[in-house]
Amino acid sequence: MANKPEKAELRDDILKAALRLFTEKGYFNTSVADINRKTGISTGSIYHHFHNKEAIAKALYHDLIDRLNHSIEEIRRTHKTTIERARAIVDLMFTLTEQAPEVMQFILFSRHQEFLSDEKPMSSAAPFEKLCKLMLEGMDSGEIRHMDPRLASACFFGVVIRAIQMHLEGVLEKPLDEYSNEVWRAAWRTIDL
Amino acid sequence: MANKPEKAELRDDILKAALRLFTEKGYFNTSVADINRKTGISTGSIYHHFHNKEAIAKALYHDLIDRLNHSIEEIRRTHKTTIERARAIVDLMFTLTEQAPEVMQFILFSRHQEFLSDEKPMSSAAPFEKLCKLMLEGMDSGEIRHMDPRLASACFFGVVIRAIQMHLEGVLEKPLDEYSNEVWRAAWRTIDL
DNA sequence: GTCTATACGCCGATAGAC
DNA sequence: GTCTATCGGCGTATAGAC
Repeated sequence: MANKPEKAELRDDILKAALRLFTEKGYFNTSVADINRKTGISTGSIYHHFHNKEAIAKALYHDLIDRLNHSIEEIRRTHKTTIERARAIVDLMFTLTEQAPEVMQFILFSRHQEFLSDEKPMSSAAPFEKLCKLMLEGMDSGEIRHMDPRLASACFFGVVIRAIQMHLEGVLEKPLDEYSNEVWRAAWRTIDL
Repeated sequence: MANKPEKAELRDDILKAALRLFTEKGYFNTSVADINRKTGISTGSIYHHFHNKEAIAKALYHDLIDRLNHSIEEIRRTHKTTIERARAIVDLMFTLTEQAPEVMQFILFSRHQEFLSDEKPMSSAAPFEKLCKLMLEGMDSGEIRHMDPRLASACFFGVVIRAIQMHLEGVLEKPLDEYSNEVWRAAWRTIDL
């Protein structure tokens, strides 16, 4: 059995450490020396795997966006009604927040445009486009209220994302699942008929 | 008539320029030299008015938070029911976003904790505490659903803030007022009985 | 591919004349 | 109080041995 994963081991270690540092201290407060200290990988080696510091953040960003994208795709495939899909996406986001808070932190709350040159705002990234489409379909099938799909998306996910943010900031102290039902209910109401 | 405002003219110029630069490029992409270029005020003079670069951001942050705080106070004073207050706050935020987008950008969407040492997360800052209190009162008076007041706040303002964010990012292209009614409606539904 | 050592520019901050 | 000139250090990035 081939041992494929070994190949890019260092690269992954770098990305993993960078993610933690970027979310803990922020991109600009994290030096390549920090990544070196955290991983034990020398700066020279780090720069062998990535052209520069920005490239690390870029790789991270696109990897995580892609993963999120696929998850949404999968939900779309396995759920047929808008209400089921929406509920599944909320569950996904909550679960991800519990299991990998740095991932959500980085995707949702870091200001990518400040350190990634020529990157579009998150709200026009692929996963968000997909979410808008789901909203549009829900309107066409008469499941949700008719409105600008991007506004619908803003309303629905505004609730969810803000709850996640306040949880990560320590303001909503209980485990996230305990808020799940109420958040879901509130979010759905924003787009319900 | 004394000409009081003249006294702190430079200080204000510095703050105004810093606000624009911080929101346009981000705190870390803004050097004191940038502020110098934008204002014509020398670095020496800038450092005469502020101990360091962080102090500029700090002053800015507290000034703007205070202003927001007073506006909310005023709304609380002049409106008696929760629904009126909530509506007035949405209007305030939308108006502010149109008239001074940098202010909202800086208050709502910059990551203060990355450049202000020992600063609490925004969600526990004074204005947000006030908003939670309003929610609590609304529950006591039976105007809105009973739930954790911070969760209520997250739901209601999640909708509003996300709409503002998407507008500032250029995704919701029309003037903000045109979304006002729908956003209000969606936000209120999250906490309505 | 990984390391150590180092170059070098930028930026925050200060000194000191006016 | 405002300016010009300058310093010190940090952090990105490279050179080059292994």
